Amino acid sequence: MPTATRTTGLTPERIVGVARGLISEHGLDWFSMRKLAAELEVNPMTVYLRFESKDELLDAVARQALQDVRLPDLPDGTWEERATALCTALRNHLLADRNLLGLFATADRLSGAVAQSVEQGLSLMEELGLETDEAVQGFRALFWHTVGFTLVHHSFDSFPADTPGGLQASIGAVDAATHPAFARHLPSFTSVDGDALFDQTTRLLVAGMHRAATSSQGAP
Amino acid sequence: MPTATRTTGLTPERIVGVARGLISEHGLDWFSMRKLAAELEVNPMTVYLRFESKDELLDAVARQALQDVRLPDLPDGTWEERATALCTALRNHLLADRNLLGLFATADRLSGAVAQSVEQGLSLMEELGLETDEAVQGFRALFWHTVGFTLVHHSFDSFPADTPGGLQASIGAVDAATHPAFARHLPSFTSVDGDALFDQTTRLLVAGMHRAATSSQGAP
DNA sequence: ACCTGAACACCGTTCAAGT
DNA sequence: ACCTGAACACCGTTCAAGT
Repeated sequence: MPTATRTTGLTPERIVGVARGLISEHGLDWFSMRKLAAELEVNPMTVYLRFESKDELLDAVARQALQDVRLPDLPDGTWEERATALCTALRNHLLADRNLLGLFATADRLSGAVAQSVEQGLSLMEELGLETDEAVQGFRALFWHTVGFTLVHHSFDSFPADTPGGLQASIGAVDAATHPAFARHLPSFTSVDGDALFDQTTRLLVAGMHRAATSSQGAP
Repeated sequence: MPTATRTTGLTPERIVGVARGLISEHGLDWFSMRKLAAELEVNPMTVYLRFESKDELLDAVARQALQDVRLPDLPDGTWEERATALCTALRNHLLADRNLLGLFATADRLSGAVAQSVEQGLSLMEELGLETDEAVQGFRALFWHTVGFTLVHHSFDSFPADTPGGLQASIGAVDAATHPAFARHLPSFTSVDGDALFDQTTRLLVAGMHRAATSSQGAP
């Protein structure tokens, strides 16, 4: 909470910006308060005059990163195409800051930050004729679906299938007696294409949303 | 990679089990190799005879935790109800181990582990008449939707709305000129009910999946 | 062959002291 | 009022030494 700047010109904004740059470049694990202070050419303890703890600083970094997300305008197309495009654009921006992504799972109060995706998402919900509470719920479904899938994204990279004897070796023996469907489909458990899986899942969610909204209004 | 056990009876399984217990009880941040060694009543360095690094150990802990997930049998009901129930059951088990959840985003090769959810999920996909590759894709959509949403779950707890002047204060001013829809719906941005949001989003995804599968077959 | 103790190069944070 | 240096209580990991 404290604020001060006399000789160093060390504003909270500059600290957050430099911290964000270091994390983007080197990763969250690499980052430390001491390395940040070195980059700022300041005593490690001086940072504590602006932020009470490392957690508070990382929180500010996460908030700033989400704040800065800017999305392209939505393309023309059907409602479902535009809703899918919104999720994809948001995801691409989150992945661009992938080293910061780990913060999003723990950061407090980030939800309000992404004003532009909120705006585009709510406009889409209004098109469906949703009441205000339902519009916000619908937007949140799309938003958190996207953030969750993005968080999980790099689990896909290391899925086996390449390594010799890979898949069976890493899944282990599947007992056809207790898990018949699993055994039947085992050969289809190839490596995961994270982009394709996100796209497919988003389309299904969007389709379900579109249908729920339009069918409840009924055709006159 | 090394393995050994002479005087200490220190099997890799016991190490993983104790580590998992400590993380479940005290959280991932609290956990350290030295505290683990103390709990095992062994020299800190002895653990390194079984696991090459802390990362390798945490990977084994995450894999064991997912391996041990056991789901209740699916209830009777429509296809959509049962598919939703599968996602909810998986999520409840993941949340029960919430302190381990942070590992799931980074753990390698965890996908194959949850044999029972795979079995139930694939059976559901077969009911829709999906080909084998599509069945696996469909299951993966549900599975990773659930993991992603669960990872993001505790972001919801700290959403403002309670604090005096809370919502507006933490979202900041919304410019009605540039963000008209946002401004219009601002009062609806109350705190997030994570359980309800997950349930609603899952139902929409499941509905979209059901419809995509059944409509592509056409009605004769 | 199996285990340990001391040591290295780090952390986040506190607090008395400087200017 | 603003900043710092030394210190505290930790980390993960290496490696020579013990039995």
